Amino acid sequence: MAVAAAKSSRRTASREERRQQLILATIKCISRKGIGSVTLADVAQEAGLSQGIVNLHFRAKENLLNETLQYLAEDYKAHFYSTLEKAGPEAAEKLLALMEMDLKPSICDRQKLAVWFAFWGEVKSVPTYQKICEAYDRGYDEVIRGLCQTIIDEGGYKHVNAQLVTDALSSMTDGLWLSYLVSPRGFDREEAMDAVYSYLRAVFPDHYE
Amino acid sequence: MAVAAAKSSRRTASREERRQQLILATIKCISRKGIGSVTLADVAQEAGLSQGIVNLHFRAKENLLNETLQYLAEDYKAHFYSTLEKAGPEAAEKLLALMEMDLKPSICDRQKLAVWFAFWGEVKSVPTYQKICEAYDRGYDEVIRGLCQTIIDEGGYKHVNAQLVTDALSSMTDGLWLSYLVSPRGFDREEAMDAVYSYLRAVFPDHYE
Amino acid sequence: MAVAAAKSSRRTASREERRQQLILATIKCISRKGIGSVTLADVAQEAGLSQGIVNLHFRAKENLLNETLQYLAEDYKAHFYSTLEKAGPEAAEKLLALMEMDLKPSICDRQKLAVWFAFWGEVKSVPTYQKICEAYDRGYDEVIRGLCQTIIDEGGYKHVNAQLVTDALSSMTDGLWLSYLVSPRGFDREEAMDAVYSYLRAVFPDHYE
Amino acid sequence: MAVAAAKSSRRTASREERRQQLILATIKCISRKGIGSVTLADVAQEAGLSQGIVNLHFRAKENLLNETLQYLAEDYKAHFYSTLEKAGPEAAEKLLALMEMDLKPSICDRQKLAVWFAFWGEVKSVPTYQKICEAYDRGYDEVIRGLCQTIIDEGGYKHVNAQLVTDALSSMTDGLWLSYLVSPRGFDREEAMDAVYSYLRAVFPDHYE
DNA sequence: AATGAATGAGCTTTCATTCAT
DNA sequence: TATGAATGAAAGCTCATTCAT
Repeated sequence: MAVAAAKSSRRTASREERRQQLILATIKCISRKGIGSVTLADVAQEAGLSQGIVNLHFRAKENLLNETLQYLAEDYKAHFYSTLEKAGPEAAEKLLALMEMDLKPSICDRQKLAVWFAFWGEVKSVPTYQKICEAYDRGYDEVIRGLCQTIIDEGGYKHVNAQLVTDALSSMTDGLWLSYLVSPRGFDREEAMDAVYSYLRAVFPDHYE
Repeated sequence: MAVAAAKSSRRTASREERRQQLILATIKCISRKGIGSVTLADVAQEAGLSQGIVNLHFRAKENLLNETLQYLAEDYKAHFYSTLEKAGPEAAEKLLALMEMDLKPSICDRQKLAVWFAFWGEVKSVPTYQKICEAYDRGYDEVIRGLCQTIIDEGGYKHVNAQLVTDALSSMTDGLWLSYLVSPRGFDREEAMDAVYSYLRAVFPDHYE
Repeated sequence: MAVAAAKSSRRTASREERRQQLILATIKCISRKGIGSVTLADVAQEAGLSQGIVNLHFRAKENLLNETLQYLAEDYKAHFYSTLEKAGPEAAEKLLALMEMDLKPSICDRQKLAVWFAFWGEVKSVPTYQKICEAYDRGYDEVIRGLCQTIIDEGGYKHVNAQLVTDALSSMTDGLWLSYLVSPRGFDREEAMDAVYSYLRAVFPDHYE
Repeated sequence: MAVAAAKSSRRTASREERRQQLILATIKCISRKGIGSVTLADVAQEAGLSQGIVNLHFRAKENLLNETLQYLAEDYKAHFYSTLEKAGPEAAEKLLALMEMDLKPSICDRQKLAVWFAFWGEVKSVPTYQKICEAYDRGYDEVIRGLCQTIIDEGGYKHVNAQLVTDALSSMTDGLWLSYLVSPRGFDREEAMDAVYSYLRAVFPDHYE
């Protein structure tokens, strides 16, 4: 019965499910072989489906890759806003939660990071990738700047510039991801978080004692 | 004999020049077309030479790419140590100079960055790239941690951890590079430097007033 | 029983209708995309039906194409014999009517011609097409030769050879079709008919004054 | 030595020779398999060369086909004007020579005809083919009309229209080609020529007694 | 050392056909 | 009877690599 159900579900999989299944397979494959070396055959095999399946659902490899990046971006976005909501009411708490999120295994996972960097590696030569990345980035920047501004206003940090802190924090997590990617052995999640924390404490001493 | 020697040395020199010429062409091509799309024909054309030239000098594409990454790394290293030497005697000055270097046009150049990110994008799937990147990174880390430690010791920043500041600073420049790559319009070299500076000031207030 | 019979007959009728619907769609598609480029998906879409429909009704693409050629041939045959019957009793009248028919819009229609030529273009490499074309051609040849012979006998054109006139007339319409296909702008139905008429007049001066 | 020479010539074949070699192979393949079924592998094999050779010399299959049609057209043109020149000085002689040429084995060869019809079969769906065919046709039309006009003027055929005779003659050879293609067994070169001749005699009785 | 024509493996893509529903 | 998702063979094309010159 279970087999029959599995079979049935495999055959009846809705268009959207198939697409997601293929996107997930693509992520695995990019992380394993690199974005320049993944073939549609790799993706199909990873998904346990046939050669022609990707072109059936995405019409071209290009679309599969675009949608894979889109998917990653949406996935990050979902984590971001979920974290923002769940975190306790203070701006300082929210900001810290977001920074912590960036370094938690669900986001700071070497497979996912490899895929992000694979796309970033093509940002200059593939305008679509740039557009997608840029669009999302802008959103986070605003949110974080807003939180920083609130902390500054509330805490009376007159000489702190919200934009600069935002730049520093955002770039710091990106850079920590790179160091994890390049030196996974040398990377220590706690240490990374401490680096961020030490910065927050230095800038907003009253809020991150 | 003298003639033979001259000839021989000229040949050797020429050989090295050709290799560098091809590596420079490769950098241009990667930046323009992406690492997954560059062909040896692209590189040969960019260098104004013939089809078979790369295989003649590098035996295989793989070697050309490895040596291109090597070249980038050496180039950065040269800038790094030259900056270190030229900067005024104090550790704080040297540290600042290194941070500034990372954001100067000679390093923080969108073409070069595109190539760096292209290689980083394959770090997980191409072990050679990882090894090359990791080896160099370790060196800079030590130097920067050394400078930070000196500042801490000299300035009596008892509660500052040199490793964490190093992590924060290193990752910050990497992240700022990414933001330049992704949003060249939104990037402001001054602002980026200010972000780094604001961090230094927060951590080492007496040294970066 | 009556219901079952009705149902059954309706089903049979429906089956035949579907096949014709698909054949008509095929003709449109061949004329638009060329016989080498039509896909079963094109045909199905043109017919407003689903992907698998052609294989359901024709078992294979090959059969659809064969039956499409068959259909064209039958269509021409129907026009031919209908024209033959309707034309006034004299052989000369009948012959003229047949020649005129070949140049009337119902036959000399660029869409239909494109399909005819598409099949003729494959006659040498697809034996089935040759057989179908050859079989029909023979029939018309006989009819026309018969009409010519009658005119010759009745008119005392002792030196005229019926077979040669038949060859000339038959080939002339085929050639005029080609010129319409290749140069639709330069083609003039009246002029084409005049060319045929001028020949008839030259050969049978007493019958086509 | 002969082998070495052959080898050498095979390897040194100029660009133009290779292209022609491939075009000739294409003609053979189209005639054998049909234009919709020829693959680049077929052509390469027929030429005794490797898979990638066509794309190396023509960049795309489309170009190979266009140039093949071009080649056929040039070949016909060469025969046409050579025949025109060689034929005796009178217009009537020239006209007859051109008609005979169309039915001689060098032109009216089933392999070549199959290829011509293959292209004509795609004329409506491939604009390039139409343009090439149309351009050449116009030229022949003018020449033949000129000859007819000369005959008319010289012979005092006051009631004969040069354009109509041109239309009739041109279309007749096209049509005869088709009948050869479709019914090679039933085709008789002499009979075909007689059909044309009977027409010329009927229209210009004093010139083709 | 340098060229560039040639190769052929491997890729993306297309599409006739199958099959569960 | 009809659907349309899925298959997989076969096609066109790309490109690293080879090699005679």
